[in-house]
Amino acid sequence: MPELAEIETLRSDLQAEFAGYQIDRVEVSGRRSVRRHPDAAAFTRRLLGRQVRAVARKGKFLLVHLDSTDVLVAHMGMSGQLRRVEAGSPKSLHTHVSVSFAGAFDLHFVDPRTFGQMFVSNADLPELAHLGPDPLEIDEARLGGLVASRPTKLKVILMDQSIISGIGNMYADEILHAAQLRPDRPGRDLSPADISNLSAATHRVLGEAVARRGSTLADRQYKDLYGAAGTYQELHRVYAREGKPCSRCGELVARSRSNGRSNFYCPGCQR
DNA sequence: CGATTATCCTGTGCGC
DNA sequence: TGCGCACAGGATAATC
Repeated sequence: MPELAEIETLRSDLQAEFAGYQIDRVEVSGRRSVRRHPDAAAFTRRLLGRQVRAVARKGKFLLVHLDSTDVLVAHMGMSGQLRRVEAGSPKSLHTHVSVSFAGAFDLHFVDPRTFGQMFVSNADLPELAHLGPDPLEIDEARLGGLVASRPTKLKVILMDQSIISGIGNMYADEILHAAQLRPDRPGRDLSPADISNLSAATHRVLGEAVARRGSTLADRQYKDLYGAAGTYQELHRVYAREGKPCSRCGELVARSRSNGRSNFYCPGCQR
């Protein structure tokens, strides 16, 4: 699933491919992918003729800053993919938005399950105001402040985008394993040493995942701008590894369920 | 407040 | 071989 590492990979490639180029054509199929707007025309109108200044990221949201005061915002949801394709390429199945750049490639937004979306907002981005800080941009003390006061389970805290933004189910499980902390540990039970481990694990796991251009699972739902897979899944220790031996202690990886989500963890070395 | 559940959606993979 | 269904989970709303 596209989480922080996958979105960051898209961000850097989008920046390299499209910064400085002007949007000269926008095609929207259906309304659902641009559902924040009253209709597709309201979305398209604010993009046509605009030049891309820079591409940023906030949590799992991509922010394409334009030469107006507007920002094109994209969220991949569960199954969204962005693809750089040759100009004028036909839209494959589930391609909901196509953006053409003058004298350059087209950008296709493909999203079978339609949980993703695109919209244009102003520079203040009120739609994203609820998001917490990026986990890569906060230090141990700041993370401790966000976690240590809460009675909530660690897994829930890590995945709550209003507390920290960018971590989903997959990286939450990997981070907690790296920190040797159980997903159901209440945040306020953590010792200073636990907080230290959690902070280090967060930076290590997400940093390495970005370096490896994200995780592409068996379902192939994530591919990068060029259709290539990431490789961080090769380093997964627990996610989708139920019943396999833990790489740290040899105990079998367990799976529990809460909030309608799977939790993969090692009962042997996560406390 | 926190915890839990339902909703949206389609492709996949399992059991029978 | 084919059918039906559970599952995958990001964000949000509703309910307890």
